[in-house]
Amino acid sequence: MRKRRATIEDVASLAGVSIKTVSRVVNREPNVRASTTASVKKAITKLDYRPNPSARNLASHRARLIVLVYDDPSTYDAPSAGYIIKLQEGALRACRSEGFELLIHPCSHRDSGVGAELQEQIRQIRPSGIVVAAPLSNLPEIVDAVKATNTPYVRLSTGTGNGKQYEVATNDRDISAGMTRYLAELGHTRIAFIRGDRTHLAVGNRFWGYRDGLEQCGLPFAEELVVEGDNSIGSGEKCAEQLLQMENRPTAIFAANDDMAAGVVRAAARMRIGIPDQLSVAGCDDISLAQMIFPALTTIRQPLSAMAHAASKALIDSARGRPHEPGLEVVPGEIIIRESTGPVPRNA
Amino acid sequence: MRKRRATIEDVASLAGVSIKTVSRVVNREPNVRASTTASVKKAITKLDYRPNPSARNLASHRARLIVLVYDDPSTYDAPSAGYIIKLQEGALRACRSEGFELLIHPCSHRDSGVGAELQEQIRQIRPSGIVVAAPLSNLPEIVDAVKATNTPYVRLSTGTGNGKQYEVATNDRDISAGMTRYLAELGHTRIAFIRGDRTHLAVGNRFWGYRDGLEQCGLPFAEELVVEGDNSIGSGEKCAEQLLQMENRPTAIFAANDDMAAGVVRAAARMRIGIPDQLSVAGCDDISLAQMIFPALTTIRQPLSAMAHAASKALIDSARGRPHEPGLEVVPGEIIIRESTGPVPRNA
DNA sequence: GTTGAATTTGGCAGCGCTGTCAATTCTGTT
DNA sequence: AACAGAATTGACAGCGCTGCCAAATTCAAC
Repeated sequence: MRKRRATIEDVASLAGVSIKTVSRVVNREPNVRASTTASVKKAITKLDYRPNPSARNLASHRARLIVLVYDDPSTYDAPSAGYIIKLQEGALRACRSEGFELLIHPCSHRDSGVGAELQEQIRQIRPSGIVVAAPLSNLPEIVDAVKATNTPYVRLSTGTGNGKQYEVATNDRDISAGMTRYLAELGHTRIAFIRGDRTHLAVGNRFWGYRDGLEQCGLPFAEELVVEGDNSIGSGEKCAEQLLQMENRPTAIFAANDDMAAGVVRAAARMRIGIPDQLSVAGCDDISLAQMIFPALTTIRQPLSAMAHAASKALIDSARGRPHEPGLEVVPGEIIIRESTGPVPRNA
Repeated sequence: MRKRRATIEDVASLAGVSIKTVSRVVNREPNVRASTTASVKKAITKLDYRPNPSARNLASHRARLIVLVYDDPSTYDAPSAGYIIKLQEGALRACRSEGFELLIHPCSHRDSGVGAELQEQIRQIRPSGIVVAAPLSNLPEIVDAVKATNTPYVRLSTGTGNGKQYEVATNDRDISAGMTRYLAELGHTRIAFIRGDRTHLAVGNRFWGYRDGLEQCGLPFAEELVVEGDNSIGSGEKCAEQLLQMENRPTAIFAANDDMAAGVVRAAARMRIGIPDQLSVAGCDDISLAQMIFPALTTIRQPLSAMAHAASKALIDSARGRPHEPGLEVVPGEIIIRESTGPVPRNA
């Protein structure tokens, strides 16, 4: 019943060429006559031939694999699952279309010795490339371990593209400026900002974008309208209380991430401040919670899938001998307007 | 700098044995003298030898890979990310500890022809085994495609274990009965149930568990206390309204999933019915939202990670020639008591 | 036509390991 | 001590493919 899979030899003899020529066709190598290519392809189709990955890897000394390294969500209370799924989605899309496979590699950077372990495992797998997702992409221990394996890698959202290697990031700063302008266009002049964890680079960039945005609209920057959160819902709630108790309170609050924005929504509900009638709220990240709460959050969608796709594609191209130019590839984010923002209230 | 990786030959000559003996030690095959094993192991350590996976796969005609097939979350509005991450976590744990790799394989069962495509891709990969997660594990198109590849596979939560093959599931029915009993022990006698999508088998089992639980406590089953949802938050909200408008309304509502339970919480808030003072609410699944909403949901945690682990382990064992007994392996769920349940109100 | 270069094809040696089977060494028994 | 049988080890042929290099063919220009 289950007949033996066709091998390269079967194809070669059916097409009347040598196995080497079949190999050339399969690998799209140059210098094969078009007619030859055609007959080989016909034989491949006829026999339903699929190259054996192990044999290719063994002979070519590298596996057609991309490894995606990311912060292990199970080590903390995984609301980041959506983040990871999106990264996986993008990486998988790139891999599948190029005949590569994706190996996922969560790793908990809290453990000591993750670096060594990661290095060891990558050594064993020998992938064609490694995608390192934020926030791991900013941790020296992880990055050094990856570097030590001597495998091509691409870091995502390092926030510090030095231009010496290919990197992928989003335009956090620009798009945050864009969100600020959007709020200003709605008539808001007192736009508050809730900063996040300072060690998180991407989150830091958003603050600069906020300042840029104010400046672009000719709005003054006011120290009093900036408060410091820690990325959590709870901190968003606290920050919001502080801001909303001011006598001349802001009419819009822009939070450096969605969790904190959700906290703002909660605080406003408790204080009976209507959203968006009396207060506009914007977040960043477009986590799934953003559209589940009421009112649904206006936010910035990070192009995670597209970023992971770009990074994986670059690695695959590089494995094929067509490395991408060093430098920062910027994948733009997108402002998602939902229910939590609206025109400035009349009385303000 | 980067010296050639040690091969089995290097180990063999250092240990003074044949490569076959090294192979035996590495693969833990029987009939090797303890002293030989020891010296080979020493050589392996000394040389930091790692078997080349491609070479092993090529020679042994199968890859040390497990494929995890699940419903593609990107096709719908992915709140299921947490579900998938947990499955991945368990499968990964099993694979890593056994020297296998995990390949993830989301597939959108809505597309026509997924079956053929899946089959094709598995054929190419030639994994040692396939774990098929719910709800895909109940779709004939997917299951048939997997079966056609002639690769060992394990289905998760089919709800229909026929005992003819090894399967993994949780004790949905029992644990739902347990939740019902827990509510009864809190003094509730009017416990309502919100059913979910009827085509979802696991969700269906929970209704039977609810009935079992009532019976075990000597509580009557009342048709009027059972309403029909569709697994969504919105439907939970509607069902709750219906239940809470009854003259002799229930004091506890048990929903077949957390989304619907979250809907109940929302409806209760709107109707100014205090939770858990006036109403207890329980859900199923322990989605991340469950602990983010207020009050945090009492729910049933599905042992997703443990189930995926068990399934993967079974496949790995089977690849090693130690197949598990056919039959249903039940991994028990866990009742997580949070804030949304409490004693029956006095006046009720 | 002829020549030299460019293009296209083929031959074949591995890649590092496992499966098969045969050879060797070790048991316990008579 | 001799012998069957079990336990242990080794030899060697691939697994299916790619890399390297040589051979064959085609092409371009004279």
